[in-house]
Amino acid sequence: MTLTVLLADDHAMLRSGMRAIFDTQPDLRCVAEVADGRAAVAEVASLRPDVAVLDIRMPKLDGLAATEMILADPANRTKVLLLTTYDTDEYVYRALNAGASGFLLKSLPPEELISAVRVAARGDALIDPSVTQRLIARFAVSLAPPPTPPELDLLTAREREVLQLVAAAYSNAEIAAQLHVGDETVKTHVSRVLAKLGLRDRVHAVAYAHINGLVQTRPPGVQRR
Amino acid sequence: MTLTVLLADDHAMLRSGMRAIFDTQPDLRCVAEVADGRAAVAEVASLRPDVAVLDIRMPKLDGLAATEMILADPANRTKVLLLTTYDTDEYVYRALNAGASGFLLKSLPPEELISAVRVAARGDALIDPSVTQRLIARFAVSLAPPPTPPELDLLTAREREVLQLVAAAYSNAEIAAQLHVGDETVKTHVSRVLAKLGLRDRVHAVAYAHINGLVQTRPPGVQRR
DNA sequence: TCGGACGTCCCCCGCGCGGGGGACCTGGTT
DNA sequence: AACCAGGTCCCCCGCGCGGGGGACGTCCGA
Repeated sequence: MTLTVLLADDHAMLRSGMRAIFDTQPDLRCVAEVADGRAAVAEVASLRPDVAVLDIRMPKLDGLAATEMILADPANRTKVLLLTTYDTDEYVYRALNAGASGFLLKSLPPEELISAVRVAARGDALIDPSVTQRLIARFAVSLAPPPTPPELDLLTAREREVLQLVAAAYSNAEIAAQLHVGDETVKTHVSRVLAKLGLRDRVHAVAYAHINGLVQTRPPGVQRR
Repeated sequence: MTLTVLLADDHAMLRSGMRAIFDTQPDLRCVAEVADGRAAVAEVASLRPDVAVLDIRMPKLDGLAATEMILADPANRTKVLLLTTYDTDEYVYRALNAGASGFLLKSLPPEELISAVRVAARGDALIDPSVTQRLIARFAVSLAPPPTPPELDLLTAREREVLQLVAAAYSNAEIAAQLHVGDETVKTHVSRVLAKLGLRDRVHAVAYAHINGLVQTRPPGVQRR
């Protein structure tokens, strides 16, 4: 089964270079070459290639915008590989957000370009190693627990526990039930928490807890598709 | 300049296989083979190899924990490549969080393993394409605006406005002052909001608003949890 | 023209909440 | 032995809050 590819780059020289690379592979067929983003979007819509290789810098519509347009249309099954000369961070984030299947530098060896196309075609994705490194760093901080405010150390373990439950919008009575203690006890804990953290009431406590990441506002969980 | 590599896997067969692969490269030298994570951490600390290739499943200390220990020590300059048979999502996130330079499947072709070691050694990173795909999806959602729950459409513009302020932990009186209306009016709005959203009290409303991203708990741009 | 949605304001009532006290016991430190 | 931090429980008091009503105006669409 042969894979169809669309090439989009405003430099004719680079296009023919890539085409030459693909031509060495019997199962890859370059079905179109275009010189700007708008043409790329149009050709993808009509030709439905398996993979579109887009340069980021292009006239009329840049590669990122073209990617977004292509992937926004559910009728398109085309995977998008983005090529760029410079690995500016902003590009990467926008590309990944749009759902690109690859973000590669033009310094990529020819054989890796070929394998990239195959990877994209089968639904996987790949990112240039130099970019991946920064992406991981970025991803890590995005997953890192938010800096814990120092005043939180003032709380005892029990008080933190109660704060968690307050933040989950439980009433004093509900907290008492969960902790198997009297509700007067819970009131004491809550009062201490409010005093120590300088909060006015439990409403402030809820906001405080969410802002400071004491509760999983949104499960960093895994939604696989 | 030759690169030194440490291999950690509890299967001797796999270790010798990898060693054979590295031996084909004159500039790669496998300086140690260990069978468990604890040994890996110790050997990395003493031998300071350029790259450590760790299996995730290992006795005593698994690859993830070992990675965290190795990378937590600033004295180590060793890069870590993680190998796994199955690409379970949880592993990936934890690995990236720890700062691993690579997350690869054991099905990786030998020549790519070699190139992965070189990539890691020069400070870049790479992730198996099948994992990258999900990572991108995950990354995209982490940047995407949280989905707005449908029941929120029941609220009028004014009610949403009041909800925002409630979520910011303002009292009814404070909200009234900000909106230049009477506090009885605010009470009406709050009551309607609670009724429409099925919330018990303003405490629940605060939690609801934060969970559903109605307030910028933390700037979604650059560092979100 | 009439209704309905919306925003504004008002009353009463019950209750959960938070602050102010104090009390007792445990475990660990001095 | 004395001490203290932490956890538990109890009292009273004031108040903000939320539900139950209702009222009046504007604006818009049927």
